[in-house]
Amino acid sequence: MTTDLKSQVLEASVQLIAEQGLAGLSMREVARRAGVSHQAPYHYFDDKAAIVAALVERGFTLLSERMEAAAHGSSPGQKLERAGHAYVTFALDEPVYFRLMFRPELTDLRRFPGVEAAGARAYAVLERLVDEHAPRAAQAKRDAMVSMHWSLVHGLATLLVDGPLGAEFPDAAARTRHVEQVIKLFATSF
Amino acid sequence: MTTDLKSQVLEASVQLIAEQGLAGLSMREVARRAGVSHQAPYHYFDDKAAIVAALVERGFTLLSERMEAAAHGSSPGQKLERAGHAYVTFALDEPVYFRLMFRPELTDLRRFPGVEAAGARAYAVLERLVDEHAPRAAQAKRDAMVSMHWSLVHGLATLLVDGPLGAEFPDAAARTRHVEQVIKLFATSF
DNA sequence: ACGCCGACTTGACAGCGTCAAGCCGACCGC
DNA sequence: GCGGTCGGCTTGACGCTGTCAAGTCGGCGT
Repeated sequence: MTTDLKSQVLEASVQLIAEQGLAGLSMREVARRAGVSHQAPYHYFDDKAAIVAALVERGFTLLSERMEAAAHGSSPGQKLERAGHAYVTFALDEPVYFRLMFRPELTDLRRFPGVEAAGARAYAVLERLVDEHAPRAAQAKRDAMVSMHWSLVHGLATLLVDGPLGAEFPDAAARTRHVEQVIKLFATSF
Repeated sequence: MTTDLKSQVLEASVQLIAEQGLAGLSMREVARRAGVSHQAPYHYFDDKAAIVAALVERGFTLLSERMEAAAHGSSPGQKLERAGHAYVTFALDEPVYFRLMFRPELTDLRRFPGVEAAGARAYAVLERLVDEHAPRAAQAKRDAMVSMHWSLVHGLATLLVDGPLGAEFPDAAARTRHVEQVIKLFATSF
């Protein structure tokens, strides 16, 4: 129960999105929930996009931490596999953050360099793990490998969180089982 | 230059999104561009979501057609690879449609069964190609293969259209080259 | 004691999606 | 030929939104 308004605003925003979806995020409703006037949040955030940007930055940081924490194991391949699994798990655990992170129409990354940097840090984790896994590959091939791994986990995550796969596996247990199968299938070939 | 308002509204919507992004889509602006009063579009569409739903349905149909058209080749593996390539190419060629298609907060699929059906048809194309490619696999494994292929192309497409990969490859030629490398790398292992 | 300044409030404005009602010309049955 | 219905559209209003502009007020430094 933090008392300072800035974090109250952020917390209320997350909760509002969780309840009503992205379209439900409203400056005025956030202010209402924080018990302040409709302009008070503007003291801490330039505009609505700035609130979203703060959440996106936090989301990328959380994602990096999760991937780092998961990236241990006996072989580079196993580390990569676990980091990928952590990527998808993060999306399922924190759908609000994940959704915001890849919706550039809400943030306009160029306005918020901190967000871009946080995204780059997450990307760097993946890149490092791929490099360790295939240290002798040519540059173009390594780029392709990074994109391939990232696409796989990102696609799986978005299809589950926002897309038809989420509707197909409404039950959380079946969902995680499916994720493990897909990742295993992929990992055994790379 | 169609004269009937319904298609004029849809066309204006697409153009508006192309110019100003998803947030720029406004009933009133669409009406203005069609040269009618702000309520005229409501004669053909229940609300804003219905316009989006019509575009999403069209998008899924276009995607199915593109995949079907691309899915020819000497082997089932090659057909699958080409359909996947067509998926990504569709996203790059028609970013407006593609973005709309996977943004469920705008449509609420349950309200629009036609959209859901069109999505299922696209899914069925992919499923069929995977089945032809691995006809003797167990059901669970086939599900995992479908998800894996779909995740790969979907992830690559969204990262290029909306995500950081798009920023990394601003030039269209480099982009398609990268797509081909990633898909080739993936296809040679499955 | 005074002025400043951070933290907030109050008020206003344009634009939005949408409900409600009205207008008008074309077609149909009589 | 004519009243009635109806599709296709307009006009007007409502509450909501994000945001600009200006004001209030308590504590702190000098």
